[in-house]
Amino acid sequence: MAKDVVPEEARRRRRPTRRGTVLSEKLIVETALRMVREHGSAGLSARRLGAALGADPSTLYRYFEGMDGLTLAIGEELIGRALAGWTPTGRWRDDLRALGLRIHGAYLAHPQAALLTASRVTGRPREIAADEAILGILRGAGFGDEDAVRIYHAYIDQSLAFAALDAGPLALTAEARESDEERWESTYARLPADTYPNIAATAGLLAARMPHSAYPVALEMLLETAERQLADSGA
Amino acid sequence: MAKDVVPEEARRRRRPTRRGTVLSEKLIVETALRMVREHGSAGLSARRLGAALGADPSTLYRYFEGMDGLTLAIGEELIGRALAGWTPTGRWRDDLRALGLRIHGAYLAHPQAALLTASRVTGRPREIAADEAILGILRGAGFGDEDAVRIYHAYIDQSLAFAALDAGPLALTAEARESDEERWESTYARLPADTYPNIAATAGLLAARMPHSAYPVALEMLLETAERQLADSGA
DNA sequence: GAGTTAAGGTCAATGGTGTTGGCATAAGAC
DNA sequence: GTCTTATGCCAACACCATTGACCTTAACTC
Repeated sequence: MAKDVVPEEARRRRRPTRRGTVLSEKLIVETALRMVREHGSAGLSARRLGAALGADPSTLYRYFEGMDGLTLAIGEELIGRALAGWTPTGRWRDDLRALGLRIHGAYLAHPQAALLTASRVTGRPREIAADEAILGILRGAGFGDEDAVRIYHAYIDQSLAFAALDAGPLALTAEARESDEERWESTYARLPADTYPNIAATAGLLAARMPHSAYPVALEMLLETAERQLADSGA
Repeated sequence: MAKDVVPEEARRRRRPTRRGTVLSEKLIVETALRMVREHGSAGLSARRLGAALGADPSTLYRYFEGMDGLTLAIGEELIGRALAGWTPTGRWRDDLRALGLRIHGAYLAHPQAALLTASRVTGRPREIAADEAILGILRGAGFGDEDAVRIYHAYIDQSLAFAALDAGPLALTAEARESDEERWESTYARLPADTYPNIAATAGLLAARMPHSAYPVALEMLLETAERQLADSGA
């Protein structure tokens, strides 16, 4: 490795690029996030990011260990955004619903980063804070430790799993995504009723529902069962 | 588009490649699956797949519309493997549980492929067969069309979402996976009880549960709510 | 202020990728 | 045996991430 990445806080010399911009880790991450949002996942490349920053692509390697390191830095930013400004109400079911939708939404806002980071355990402060909060909500609601952990595990993994799943289409090129969505209309809606009676009978409902995320429904079903179990154990 | 993809069933001339192998859609997909398993998802490229088949990379475009088409074919193959040999019992909850675990398991058997295909809609026969079967189970159980579609959507997406999430660590290099697990132990298990009371209080339970998939628990919670809703609507 | 150091830019090159147009040849129809 | 054309191959294009060598100049020292 010819080039070493210097930690952001240790940087001293801020030398402007040829085109005059002064780089920083923050600026690069924000620019990358903007590019991904505006041009899709295919729109993010070292070359394009360099061009957007007015810098040579190789300059990025002074800040991150390859594109993978950059993506992880973006993911770290996502966790922070999911939790930023959230305050609990004290009603556990409402709090878990709101928190779940926040996490899901924050990841979906930047799909390609979601895909890469959803299944990683970062162990970083903000991830820990989220886990502590969720466990606190459940234990505060009256769940025993064993139930709290079981439900916590299903809850957090389901949130991240749906985030990654729903991010998948958004991370595709616009072309591939549209052809996927179109398939519900073009293929499923035209299946013969004699061989596919169940799909044929529900074709309209399927076409209306499938392009949207199932996360809210699945989340509600999980919370419903949890509440039922809490009531049963309390009775 | 200079080259047109010929449907598999319309192929007449089976001309061997320079190295003597006779290509087919089936052979290509199976080879791709094997490559992905052995070398990771990054190890799959048109050139390498061509080399493994003893064929020029461009030949693949006679069989699939680009690498994206090949990815869809791989996804179709996974679904097919999940369904192969499955027979319903007539008890809807048991059937949905068994089917879900089958799908989850089939994807996890090829983690890298799961990551590539979990969020794709292929519209191919075996995917359609799976959807028809699930809708049939729900409607046969007595769910109204609207409920059946709603639950079907949550059920299938939950299964695929957990498959992709759980595949994530398996798809990493052994090195990276171990470092993730180690970080979990070293970080979470040692958090101070005064600042992280909930994590500290449940550290042992967390350590026991987190390394395993939450899918069975989440699946059961979904089925539980579904059964409750069926009972309520019937009453 | 002058001198020194090295951070942090740039440039050029390497080897990878998907994809396509043109071409050749052999499989299968007659 | 002849013809057609499906299906293989080749060469090329435009992109990609990454790296080693080089150069400029900001910032520190005296």
